[in-house]
Amino acid sequence: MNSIIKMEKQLKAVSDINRLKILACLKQGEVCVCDFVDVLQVSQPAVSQQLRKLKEAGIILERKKGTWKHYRLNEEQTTYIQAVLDELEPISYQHCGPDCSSEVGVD
Amino acid sequence: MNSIIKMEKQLKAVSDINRLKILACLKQGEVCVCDFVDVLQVSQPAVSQQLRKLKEAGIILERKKGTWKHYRLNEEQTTYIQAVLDELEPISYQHCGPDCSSEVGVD
DNA sequence: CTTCTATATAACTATTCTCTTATATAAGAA
DNA sequence: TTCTTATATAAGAGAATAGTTATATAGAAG
Repeated sequence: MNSIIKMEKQLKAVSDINRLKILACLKQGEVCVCDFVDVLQVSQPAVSQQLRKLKEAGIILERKKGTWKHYRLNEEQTTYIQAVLDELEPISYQHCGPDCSSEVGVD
Repeated sequence: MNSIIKMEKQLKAVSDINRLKILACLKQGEVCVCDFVDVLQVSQPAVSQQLRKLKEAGIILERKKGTWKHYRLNEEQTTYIQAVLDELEPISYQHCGPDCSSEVGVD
């Protein structure tokens, strides 16, 4: 009943090529906003808006670190979103800078 | 590479409440177009257009039977679309008429 | 043939989406 | 404080979406 509404929201969240790429990056671990700008080749506000959609759908989580914000995959996913994540090929990326880097990325 | 494009297309196809309801109906078996009009409470052309999207994404198949057209789930699904189907609660519906009924539906 | 009936397509409209640029916010550095 | 940096929000433009009504197509029936 309500769950079909939630499904629609979550599926909408992952039915965009740029958001799929964001998720593909996040398979490697935490990523900060600035890194996505390079990967997606869109403006920083565009990235922020995409991240918000994924966050509101409960698919990703954020962590503040000074001025930076790091995003990561939610460990708890619905089975169908997890299936999408499993299907995605990870995307490697360059860190925007040494200050930004926290955990993982391209070595 | 190309597969992320296919993912986007398939996910877009299932990220609409009415198309999710169509799939929920199809879990019971073949359904003809006229039945969906009742279930979804939209016009017949609207149903046709939704069905076309699902068909073009390879999620459903059609079978002609006289003037009627019966739609059913494709037996071969990508894992993530199958996960969506598994999560959907089946929706029961009334047959539009005796001529239309072929296999299943509400008894 | 003509006339129904089931479905598809065309054309149009309103809404939603996703980008852009400009601006706001928040935190660190000088 | 002021300046810079990273991110978020606001506002607007253009494209895509999903509905509508009108019309076309195709098969069944008379």
